[in-house]
Parts: sequence; structure tokens; C-alpha cells
Amino acid sequence: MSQAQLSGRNGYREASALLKALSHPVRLQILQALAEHGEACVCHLECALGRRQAYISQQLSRLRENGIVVDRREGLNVFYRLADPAIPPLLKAIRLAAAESGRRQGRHLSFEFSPAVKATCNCPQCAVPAAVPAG
Amino acid sequence: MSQAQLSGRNGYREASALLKALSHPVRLQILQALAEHGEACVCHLECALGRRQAYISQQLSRLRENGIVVDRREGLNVFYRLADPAIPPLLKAIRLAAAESGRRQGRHLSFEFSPAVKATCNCPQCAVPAAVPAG
DNA sequence: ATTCTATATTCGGAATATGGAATACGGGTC
DNA sequence: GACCCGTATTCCATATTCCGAATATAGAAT
Repeated sequence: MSQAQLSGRNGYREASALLKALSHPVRLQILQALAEHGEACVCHLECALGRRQAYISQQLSRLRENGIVVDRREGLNVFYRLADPAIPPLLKAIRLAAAESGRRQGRHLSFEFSPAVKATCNCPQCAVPAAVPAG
Repeated sequence: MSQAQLSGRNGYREASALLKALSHPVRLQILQALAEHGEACVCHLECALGRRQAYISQQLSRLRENGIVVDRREGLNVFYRLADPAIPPLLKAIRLAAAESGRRQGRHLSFEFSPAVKATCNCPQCAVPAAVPAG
């Protein structure tokens, strides 16, 4: 009986664990970036989000533990991507729900990244030579 | 500039807060029940989930604070319902993602409620007379 | 007013999450 | 080997969540 109870509720525990891993502003940003970018190395996320490397790495390792992202090593760089095709639709549903919730409270929410810190990375992937320095 | 940075990331903070409120097995069960049932009083959730009243009420108040559910009083009973039409699709995306994640780890997840505790409530809504007591 | 019933809140200790600082690792280059 | 560079991990203080127990409230009935 407790057996049946457990198996009957299992899904909610799993779902809760998944959500706990997602419910963090920076982790959400990382996932959104991966969803848009397809694959990104740590240094890319680092400058795309304007955060310290160790901090990004911490969040990535949390996502990795929960099977939300997978990594691939290539020389010095480590590239991350989403582990599951079900994640992007989930992210979209989250954005919609949050936007709607914000709208009901008279707030307009943006999910854009700050243009200032977008793509100033010098990893092999980022062929973009990071804008000629003025002068 | 910090202004632009904040407004650019706002959505992720909101989304994170929303997810934190969702990421709890019992709260997920409550929301799922509300999504299926349309509206339910506390006593109904109480026996549908087989949890103590105060506990259900705690979780409901968390959901209320985050604007995820709204309540309506009718005599002694308080009826809860989802506050936002964007929630059911979100719940579905969550179930899908969790199920897929579980499947990749060889586990089959169920989101059913235990049939044993389903609808043994005596609130006005539950017209079902809760099975004649034996004897 | 008293009592009953459905629901809500407060308290408090254990467990867990957060994020900065320092440090470890692994793979290139010399 | 020694060294650098990109990334990962550990340590630790603080903050937050979790949930049982006790208690408080609001409305109906007598």
C-alpha cells in the first residue's frame, strides 16, 4: 500500500526535483542561452551573462547533476548543451506563465540578455572578433 | 546601466520565483488537482492527497502569496482555483519534461493520484455521499 | 454567547540552497 | 619538466525552505 502510494506520487517528486534545479535566475538564463545558441562553452556563458567563471561553473554543475545539460570536452574548452528536447518547450511555458503573471501585476517582463555583454567571447566557436577596440 | 541590466533580467527573477513556488511535490499535486477539478475546497484536497489540513493550508498559502491560485469563500468552505490560464500548459510541460527525464533513467513516472484516497470528502461540492458506512 | 467546523497562521528546529573566495584539475605549449 | 589557460571543486557563512505541533480565526448553528 505504501508501495502503491509511492509509485503513484513518484512523478511529482521527480518533477519537483527538476523544477528546483530550474528555479534560479542564472540557471534559467544559462538554459535560455543554450536553447538559443544550441551549444556554448563556459567562457561564452561567462561573458554572455556577465558573471564570474566559478559561479557559472557552479550553476552548470548543478544542472549537470540533474541531467538537464550535458557537456563535451574539446581541448581546453567544455561545451554544454541541453540534454533533453523537452526542455525548450518547458522554458517557453515558463516564460509565458511568468510574463502573464507579471502582466497581471502591471509589470512587463523581459527575457532578453543585456546587449552590452552579448558575445564578447574569444573561444574558437565565437569567430566574431569581439568588435575592434576604439582607437 | 545597472538599470538596463536589471530590466533586462527581470523576467528571470520573476520566473525563478514562480518556479520556486511550484517546485514542491505536494504543491504540484495540488495544482494538478485544481487543473483537473477546476475548483476545490481545502477539505477536498485534504482527502484527495491524504495530508493533514494544516499542511495543505500551508502549501495553499504559499501558492496564494505567489499569485498562482485564488480563493473564494462560501460559508465555511474556501474554494481554490488556478489564478492563471497559463498554468495548466505549464504543468503539462513539466510533466512531459519530468517523464522524459525519468524515462532516460529507465524509470516510469506516474502522475496519478492514489485511487484509495480519491474523493472521500463530504463538502457540499462532493455530492458523492462517500460510500455507505458498513453496518 | 457558546460551541462546532472548516480553514489559517505562528513557532521552531532540521535540512538544504546560496554565493563568494580560494584552490584543484586537465590539457595544451614551451 | 615548468607554465598558462579554461574549467571544476571545496570551504564556509548566511539565508531560505521544510514540516510537525500548537494555536488562531471566521462563519454557522444552537
